[in-house]
Amino acid sequence: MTKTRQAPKRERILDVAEELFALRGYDGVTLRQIANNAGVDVALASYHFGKKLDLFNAVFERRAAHLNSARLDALKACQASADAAGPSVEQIIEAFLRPLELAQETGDPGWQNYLALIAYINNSPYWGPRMMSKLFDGLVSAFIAALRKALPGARDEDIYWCYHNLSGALTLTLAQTGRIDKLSGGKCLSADFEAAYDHMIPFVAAGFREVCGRSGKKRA
Amino acid sequence: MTKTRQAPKRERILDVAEELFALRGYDGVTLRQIANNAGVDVALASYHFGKKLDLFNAVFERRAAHLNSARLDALKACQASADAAGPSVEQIIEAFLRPLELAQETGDPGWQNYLALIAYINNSPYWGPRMMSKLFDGLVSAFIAALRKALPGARDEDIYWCYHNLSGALTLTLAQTGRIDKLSGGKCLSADFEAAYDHMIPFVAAGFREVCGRSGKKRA
DNA sequence: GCTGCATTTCAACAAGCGTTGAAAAATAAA
DNA sequence: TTTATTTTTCAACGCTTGTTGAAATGCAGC
Repeated sequence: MTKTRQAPKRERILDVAEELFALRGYDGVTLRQIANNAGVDVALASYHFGKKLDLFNAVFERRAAHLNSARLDALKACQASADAAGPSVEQIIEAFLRPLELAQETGDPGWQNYLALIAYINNSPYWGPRMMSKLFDGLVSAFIAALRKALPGARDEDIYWCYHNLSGALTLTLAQTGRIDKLSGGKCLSADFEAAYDHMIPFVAAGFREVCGRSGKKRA
Repeated sequence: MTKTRQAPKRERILDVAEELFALRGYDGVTLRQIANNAGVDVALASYHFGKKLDLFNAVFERRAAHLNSARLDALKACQASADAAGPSVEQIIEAFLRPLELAQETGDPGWQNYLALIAYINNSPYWGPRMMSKLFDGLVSAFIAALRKALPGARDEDIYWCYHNLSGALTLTLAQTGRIDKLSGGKCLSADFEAAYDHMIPFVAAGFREVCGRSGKKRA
């Protein structure tokens, strides 16, 4: 049996939903807005995805596996090229962040919307507990374990609070609110992810070392 | 003419709106939900505040002045007790954060909801540009200026990116998503603001110094 | 041509939305 | 008490929402 032709309309619905949900949130977008922007009928979203909440979940699932494996691969790569002591804090954070920058720069604007959408749910007291664990708990645990090894003697509690700070800084960057553009008078642009990560990596690494003890010394 | 008695129902509407908007966002809450939880009729919200968006704004304006002056006072206090070089990075960040902790611990649970609501709009690509500047730009500028003095020679661009990281870490804390509770297996609690700020202050200060140059040396 | 199946649209539904004008109740002034 | 004003409720409006069943369309194999 030949694979049924995957209609582009289905993907267009996902693309538009991704974009609008990222901008206005789940409740701020109607199925008709999505259908109109995608140039299809309202009922088509229901036909392909079921309920509105199912469409919301489908948007997440489309890119989740790809993103998680890219970040895990980056972690494994820096672990493979490290000595017995394992990679440094900088290297681990770099592996955590750079795949996001690459995804945002593929030319596919969907990735930017997708990551902004993740920022939306991660910062939401309602959606966070419902979606983030399912999507990212495995990934985060792997990075926490690597950080624990890079910061010998650090208390677990401190590592988790530092990760929380990292997660917050990242989340606001992904949200792309454009606020830093205005605050800085144009010196910083929220669309300039390379600059954002270039500043975030040393910032966060220094924070980890300060809070989790200086034992994890800086290395090249 | 004597001041007309301020009915408690008006305040109850604001309290409930604050709580529900913080949890579900502007579009995730209906005026009827607010009215029901406040034990009043739907039309009463319109009578007191006008449109739904006006109620949303009224929630913000109720506590904005109080919060901003508390944080500005904290900045002035640490500047007054500093030498000619001005307060240290830690002292400035402490002044930026501790008033929030105090507000959250007044026993009035409204403050927690209010700050979670600010986290919601600050992380929103839609609401952020519409509301944050109006509420906080003056305050942020004062703190940026103080940080610039505490970090002589630092590039403005670096200071703004570091502030962006601080703002993100703070925002995720205010959002109270409870995710760190689960991730850490209960070792960290998102309701424990003292622990959050105790970890955030040295974390962020170290990040500022790393990125903005070591010239701003640590002081007691 | 026709047949079967996936895709897409059409049309409509019941429910809920924000909002409003007028009635009712509570409060203050006289 | 009577009057005037503010506060609160009642009842309804026009509109939009998510969802669904049936009809139409497109496309494969025969």
